[in-house]
Amino acid sequence: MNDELFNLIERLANLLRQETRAEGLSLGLQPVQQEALYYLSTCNRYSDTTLAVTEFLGLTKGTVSQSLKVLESKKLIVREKDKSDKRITHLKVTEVGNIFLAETCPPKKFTEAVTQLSGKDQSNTATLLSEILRNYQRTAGRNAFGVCRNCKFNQKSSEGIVCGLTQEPLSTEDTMLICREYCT
Amino acid sequence: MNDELFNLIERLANLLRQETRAEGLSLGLQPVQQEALYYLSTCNRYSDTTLAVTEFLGLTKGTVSQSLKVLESKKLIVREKDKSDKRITHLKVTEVGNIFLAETCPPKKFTEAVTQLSGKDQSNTATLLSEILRNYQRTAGRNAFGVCRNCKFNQKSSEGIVCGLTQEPLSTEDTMLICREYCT
DNA sequence: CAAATATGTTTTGACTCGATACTATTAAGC
DNA sequence: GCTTAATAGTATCGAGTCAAAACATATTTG
Repeated sequence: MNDELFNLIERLANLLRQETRAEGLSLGLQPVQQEALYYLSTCNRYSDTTLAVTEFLGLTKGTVSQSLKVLESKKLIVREKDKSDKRITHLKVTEVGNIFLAETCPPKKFTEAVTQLSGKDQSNTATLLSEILRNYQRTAGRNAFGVCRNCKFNQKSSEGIVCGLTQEPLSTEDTMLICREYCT
Repeated sequence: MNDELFNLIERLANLLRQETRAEGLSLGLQPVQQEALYYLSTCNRYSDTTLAVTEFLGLTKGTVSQSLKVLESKKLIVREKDKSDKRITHLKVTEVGNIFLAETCPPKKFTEAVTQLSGKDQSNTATLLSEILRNYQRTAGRNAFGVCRNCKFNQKSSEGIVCGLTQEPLSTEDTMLICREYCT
């Protein structure tokens, strides 16, 4: 059974990679670069740095730095220096980047394949895979990278929503993004 | 929902790739080489060729040829010329190769993460992912690569099991392996 | 038997990746 | 405060991936 699940995930990932490669051809984007771009479009302001991308993709920071340089040179992201900590640069997806993502991510044929399942089956699959991912990340000693809204540090008070880690106020849109500090 | 499933599969695959990379370090094996080796250990005699691996991994045959050369140089596979068609070489996993696979594939932490789910949840996940994979392969115009036993060409008669495509007799062990000609 | 097709290898160039070394900034220890 | 350690990030290098194209054999088709 482990073998079967392992096999299925690997094969789906291979197909996704193949389609991603084809879709990125127009801009000369490699699969890993598209993954980084996609991540940056879904994460919050605590998680849009080189190191967060590194952690998310499970690569080394030198490697990721290179991929980000390519994304920047193609005007798909821009760098913004952090106000309070001069070591940190935030990576923001540009309009061009978002347009590209909307057209290619997730890949069309994948979406088509998934929508052939019933809505219930789709959400069941997501729930089950989430649990495996969560277990796996815990076992491997990695950050969970979950949606802010579901984090244990997310505090709702009468004055609005606050992050318990940074004590900063959060907007409703903020809480729908992925955070690297996510904790259950 | 598509986005979520896409995300989950990518992230699981990234973690798997990372662990695979670590496990292959002892032999100096790259993730893609381990994938090829694993595939060869699970496929039948119609599907143990360079082209079948190519199709399975979704790469080009030149690329795959390189990876197989490495596996051969490390004595993990051996080449056997086909008797009837001299263009074809069959790739057999050696004893050493099988020992390596038993220790590393699927990766330990992944197995650990999966076994935290109930048996029923595990088999449900497998069923759902199989369906997505099958849909995806059809949409992308790829071979399904299923287990021989479940293939529509698999014919059970009084004299034993026969492959309807090649008209060759199959053993019970044969029918449990993966075939590139699999068809539902 | 010639032309087309199929299996597989080799080569080339662009790119990935980990490792290492490096810079700059911030935090910690005394 | 001042030194040391830790953190965020970049640059370089060598091994390896990958697609594309050219090539060599062997088989099938007409």
